[in-house]
Amino acid sequence: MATKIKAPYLEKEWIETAEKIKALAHPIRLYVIALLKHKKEMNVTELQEELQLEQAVVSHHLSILKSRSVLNCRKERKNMFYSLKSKKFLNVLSCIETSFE
Amino acid sequence: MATKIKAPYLEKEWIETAEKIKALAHPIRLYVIALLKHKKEMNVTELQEELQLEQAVVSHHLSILKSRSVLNCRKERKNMFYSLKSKKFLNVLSCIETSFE
DNA sequence: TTTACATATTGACATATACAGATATTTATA
DNA sequence: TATAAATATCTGTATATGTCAATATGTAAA
Repeated sequence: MATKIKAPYLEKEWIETAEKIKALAHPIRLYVIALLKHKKEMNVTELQEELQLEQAVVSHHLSILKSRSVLNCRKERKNMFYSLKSKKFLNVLSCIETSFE
Repeated sequence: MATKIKAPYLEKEWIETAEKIKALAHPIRLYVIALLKHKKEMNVTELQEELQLEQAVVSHHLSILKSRSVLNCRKERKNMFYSLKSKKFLNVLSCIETSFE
């Protein structure tokens, strides 16, 4: 996913920040974040039903969100429960919205 | 750039928000935004020198930022001057950073 | 231990995006 | 008008990303 740029001087800072932003740059992932605003945690099946998407698609996006430190997860019996790592991500969304007004 | 998803119910809201976020999801574009924090406006050549990238690449990213309403531009003689449409975009960047801490 | 359930992973394919080179456009100046 | 400078656009190609289908893994229950 990392962007390759022919600009060695380009500060790592921006490359890393861009990677973080990319984690949020997908409607399904945004929707997941929004769902987790109301329910503290949800398992894959619950999310799948809410999103009406194939299990593999949901799982794929959850793994991206988890690997980018947006979500936490814990396993309970057969289920994997996902939750927001920080409520600050909700701020990001509203911050984005107001910036583009 | 728009994402096609097989989920008609998926609210437009998230698709549009994702598009906005994608506008920011590139290190070069972030760097441009950061540069424009300090200098109110810069022309393409100035940005090109600062970024040390090919003119076409810079121009390409500027056009994306402009089309997504992140930047304004005004033409003065031969030069096209770009500036931040809103200082709020700087908040977005810091907001992202603190969210991922 | 077999079966069903919940989730993750893999691989093929399609699409989106980025980049580089060439060319076009616009404007100023000789 | 011819030329140079500044910027934009186009085109081919490489890479990244998303989707889907199939399969694998892990866990619980019969």
